[in-house]
Amino acid sequence: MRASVAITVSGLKTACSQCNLVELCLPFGMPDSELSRLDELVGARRKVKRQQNLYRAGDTFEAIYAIRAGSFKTDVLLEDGRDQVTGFQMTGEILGLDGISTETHSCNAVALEDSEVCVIPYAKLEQLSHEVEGLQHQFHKVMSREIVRDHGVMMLLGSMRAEERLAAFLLNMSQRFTARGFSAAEFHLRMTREEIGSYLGLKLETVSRAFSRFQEEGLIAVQQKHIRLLDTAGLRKLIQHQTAGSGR
Amino acid sequence: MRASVAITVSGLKTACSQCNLVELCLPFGMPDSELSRLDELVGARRKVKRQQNLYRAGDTFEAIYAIRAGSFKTDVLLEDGRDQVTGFQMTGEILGLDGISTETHSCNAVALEDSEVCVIPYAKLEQLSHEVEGLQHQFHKVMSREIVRDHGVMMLLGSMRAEERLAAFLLNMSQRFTARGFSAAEFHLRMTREEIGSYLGLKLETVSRAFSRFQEEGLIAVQQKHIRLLDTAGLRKLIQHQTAGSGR
DNA sequence: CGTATCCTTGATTCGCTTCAACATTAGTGG
DNA sequence: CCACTAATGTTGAAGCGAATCAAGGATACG
Repeated sequence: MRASVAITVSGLKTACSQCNLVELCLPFGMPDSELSRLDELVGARRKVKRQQNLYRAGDTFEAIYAIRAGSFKTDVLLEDGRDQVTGFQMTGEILGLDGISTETHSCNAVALEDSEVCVIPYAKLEQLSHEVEGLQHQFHKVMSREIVRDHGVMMLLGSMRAEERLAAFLLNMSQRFTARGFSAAEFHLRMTREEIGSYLGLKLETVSRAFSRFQEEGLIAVQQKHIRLLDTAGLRKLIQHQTAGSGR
Repeated sequence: MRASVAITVSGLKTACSQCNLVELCLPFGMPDSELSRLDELVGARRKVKRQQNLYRAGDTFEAIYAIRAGSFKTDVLLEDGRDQVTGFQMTGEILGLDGISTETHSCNAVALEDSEVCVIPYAKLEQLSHEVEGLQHQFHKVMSREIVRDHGVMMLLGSMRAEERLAAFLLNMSQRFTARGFSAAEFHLRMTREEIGSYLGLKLETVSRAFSRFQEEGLIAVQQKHIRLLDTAGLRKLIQHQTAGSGR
């Protein structure tokens, strides 16, 4: 480490215009001419160690966060202790949108590995949206994408069986790794079986069994958290016709 | 009916500033001085008959819609024919936010009864957001609220049992009816058992059985779609401690 | 190198689905 | 207005998929 935590957190000046995540992140699709103006947007970067919270449910909402490095999970808690992972987030994705509605975060964001985020003060975002052409629209798109994504998860939770859910999950991860320039067929999951299960509405044993079954069937190769997709077409087929031919 | 359909659809001039739904809808919380400017926002009203689509998945996105009267459901379809209801919407709620992300709607919006919506052209909303103080923030809140709501449904689908889901659904409906000035304890559901089931990730038989069980236990009185909540505290308790005391 | 965490696998139980029959309501046309 | 029909809702019995309970094994971490 080259500097103390205090300095690292607040000191680094950041620049969207020079960030290699521009293709994935909030500025996506904005003309270069406008890009430099976005550099004002990011107040600071913040490092979050593995297992640490970026924010917690109940925290006052002040900023949204763009993941610069690493990955996160978000989860919601019920009074009785049950909790549910609502999403896994990767580089370039935006965290904290849930907080706008009540000025208070409604879920927890936890780093799955040592990570770094760009802090985007919401007030500054609102202000700059008035000045920079296209920023507002881009932000709306990000929020809308989140809504669409959530609908997909609802679909998954509401009408898919265990193995279909896991297949959909793996294909989704693969696609997101691909978009980040990593291999589509081989990747490392940062979350535990229990977290995957929580996200998919399954128990960890069920996730583990499904992994084993996929391996037996030659669809994937599993070695703990390291996954190799051997037959993506097979996985895709698995999702599509659960009750094929039933006509129901 | 006082006019032909064609005239009714396109002719009526609308005014947020005079709408009694202002407390629930997009303009909520905006000062009166700004309210009149929102009147520009609504291009026209559109009537949608029961069972008709307001929009379909795949339609080009052009506008969002505020429900002026009636109610809707939104659902997504999988290629293999399976579908899932992702939400039920009431007066004052906004439809169509899913379309911003790809310029194409990703779900279907269907009227559960003869309904009417205010058409808010998205381009006009973006433009006016630059001019009218607070509108942008208000719109962000609406989108954020949708995200938080979706997380709640994910929680429900991922970690609640059948009766808990239905109890949560009934309490949610009650709360929303209350917010609209209707009775909290007695209301008429506009959707079928199958639609409720789809929303809750259950089969219609399971929904029906849960209704019957609630009635046996004196929690509610059911007469087809007419529901009376007799013991809301009991319903609430049902949600909270499913596996209470298990310590797991 | 020891310990906590995470993962796998088996046996059993339980809740929801499926299949089926029937009841009720709503909608339609004679 | 009533008869007919389709849509919707209820209830029962049987089957199945995932949860639960339980034990052992692999891996990461200090």
